[in-house]
Amino acid sequence: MNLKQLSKNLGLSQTTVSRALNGYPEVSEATRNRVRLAADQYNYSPSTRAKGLATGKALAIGHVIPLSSQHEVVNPIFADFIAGAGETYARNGYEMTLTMVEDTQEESIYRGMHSRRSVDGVVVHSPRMNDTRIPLLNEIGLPFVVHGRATGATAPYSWLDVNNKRAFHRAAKFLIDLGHRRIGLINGLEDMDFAHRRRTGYQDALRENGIKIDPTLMRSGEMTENFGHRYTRELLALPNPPTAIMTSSLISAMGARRAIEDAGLVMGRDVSVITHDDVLSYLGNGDDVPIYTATRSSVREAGRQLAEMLLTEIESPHRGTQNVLLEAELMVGQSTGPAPKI
Amino acid sequence: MNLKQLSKNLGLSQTTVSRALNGYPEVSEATRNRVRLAADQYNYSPSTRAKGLATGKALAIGHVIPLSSQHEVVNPIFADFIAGAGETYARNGYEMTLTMVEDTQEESIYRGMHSRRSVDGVVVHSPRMNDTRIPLLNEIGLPFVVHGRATGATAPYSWLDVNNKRAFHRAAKFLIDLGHRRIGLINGLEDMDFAHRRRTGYQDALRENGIKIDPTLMRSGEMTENFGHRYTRELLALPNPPTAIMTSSLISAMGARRAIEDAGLVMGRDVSVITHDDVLSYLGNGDDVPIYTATRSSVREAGRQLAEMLLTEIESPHRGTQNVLLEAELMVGQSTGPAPKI
DNA sequence: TTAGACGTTCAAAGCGCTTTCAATTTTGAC
DNA sequence: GTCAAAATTGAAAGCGCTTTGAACGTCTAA
Repeated sequence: MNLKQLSKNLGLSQTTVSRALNGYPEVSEATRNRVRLAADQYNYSPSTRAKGLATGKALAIGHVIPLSSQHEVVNPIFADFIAGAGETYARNGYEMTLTMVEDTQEESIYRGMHSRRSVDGVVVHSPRMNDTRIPLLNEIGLPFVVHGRATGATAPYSWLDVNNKRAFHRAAKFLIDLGHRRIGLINGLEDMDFAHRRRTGYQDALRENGIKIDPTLMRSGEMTENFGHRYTRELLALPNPPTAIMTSSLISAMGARRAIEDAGLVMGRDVSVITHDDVLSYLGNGDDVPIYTATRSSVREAGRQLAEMLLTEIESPHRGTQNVLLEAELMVGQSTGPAPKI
Repeated sequence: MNLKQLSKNLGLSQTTVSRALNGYPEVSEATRNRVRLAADQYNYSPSTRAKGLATGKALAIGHVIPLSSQHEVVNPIFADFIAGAGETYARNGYEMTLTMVEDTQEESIYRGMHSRRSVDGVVVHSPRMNDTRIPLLNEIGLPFVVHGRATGATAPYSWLDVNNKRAFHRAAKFLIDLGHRRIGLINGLEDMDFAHRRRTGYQDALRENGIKIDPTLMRSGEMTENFGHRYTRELLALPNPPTAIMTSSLISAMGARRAIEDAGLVMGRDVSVITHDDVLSYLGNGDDVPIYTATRSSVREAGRQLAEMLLTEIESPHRGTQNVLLEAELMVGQSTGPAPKI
């Protein structure tokens, strides 16, 4: 069923039917109802493609997910983020198109999206330090919002980020207050912007408390269980091992815990652990009392909000950039305790 | 830049330019090269919408991800599956559109996709017992393939599945051979088809070996860490607790391990664990020696293959249905050992 | 020389919608 | 009952592409 047939069935012009369905005021309520009824009955809904052609909008948002070419790891937070964003799109009649792409060829993907006008805007995931995508998108004039920030970007742009620096500052301070002096950091990849900020927060807290920063206690890699395990094992094998470890995700924290137990130690007693918790739906941090002490911020909620920001960006382009900085909660769980006496 | 402008610049008709770019034979090589060069230079690529309108194809595949309305859990395997499928689509010039939807309103989503012709086909995720989506899609004539199978479906349809029944049969047999007699099962939700098949495999193995099936040893729920933990704790608290536990995902297995250790027991010595491992990129099962003994099958590879099946389905609709049954490997890790003597 | 064949190009219609501008009907004030 | 204004409807153009059917040269064979 298409507009033409529907309007013929109703004995109306395509114009009127189109207007009736799109809520234009110059249609009498009587005919509007008649049209709506018929549309329902014949299960008519307009072709997105034709509508897009006619209006010049795609009614679609692009998400380009970078697959780090070396590791082929899909960022585990992405599913929940997308779920959040998807809710917003559904509510507003937008579709979401997803592209998984090796980080080496992102540029051509964005250019393509723009020149074939297949999306009205994009969400930039996993921004890196001095991310090239931001100037690129500004240049080609494709509306975008960034999940995170990119240190080094000069022009203004819209972003939503967690206050990673403060979160890790607070977490480190929390450990220091418990008497810990040797604190390890198992971070995301160093060129990721969030990892940089977290490290800064961590280092600031140490410095402010007169603790010398020891590069041997810092590791960075993909946020997988295996990396968490491997790095923790390495840290615990040091001549002067840390009494506490901070990790960048619940998943690597699980790896850390495994390594701690492999070493015959007890998490929360011998080695404290604080992690960042993205509140992934399939990876709760304990039922009642949190297992891990964690800096906590829902990535799903971030998805919802960021999608909303993008839609307003698209619908009123001259509003200027929007910036949202979410504060992470610091939830105390069972993985932290006072530094063991020597 | 659009076709009209490009062809004007070249002093050619839209027809010729279109044909040149789409590889039609009736264009001389000289002009084809000239056109290609210009298209490159002006960074021209055709509007998907217009192309879709003109050809009647959407060049897009829909993935509808059900969010169980009770739990709001995003299936953790979905990110890796999508990554696999995405590779196939990218290679073939298709886009992927994603819809997250409460499982109660899936039907209207599929109908909508079809009537507005926004996709050429869909992938059905997480099929349930007697899944209603299969007859629905057959009825409306939207090409589809299923990731998994749906017991109870009468008409033929294309699917790709892991041999869940045999995998769990083998795993259970493996435990029985190690002397285990009380084996717990922590399964996915019971109305999921894969969970049903796994339970059947498990029960068959027990029965064939003269072990009575004990419903108190069987649990099912979302495949989260918390459920794995809770159910394992319940099982271990039974008057006559199991000496081995089978779980449906690495994530719930991690929960199981936590519960085992909370109880002061050692996994692999006091309680054996076998899990299914979907080979998620962010959740490796150990580096060298697997942590968990596991039935193993890459969901990313499944995504790649299933997408390919769908594309052939779309491009040659009258080929009949395709069915692929993948066998899971049984990888022996450190989480299993002989049943403890009483 | 001419007709047919071939290789190459083009004009125009059409895909399903929106939207401008014009036409028609209804309403309300006189 | 009349007429302008308001309300309602419609014809047609246009969005950017593909594709049909026709046209134009150029060759080849008779």
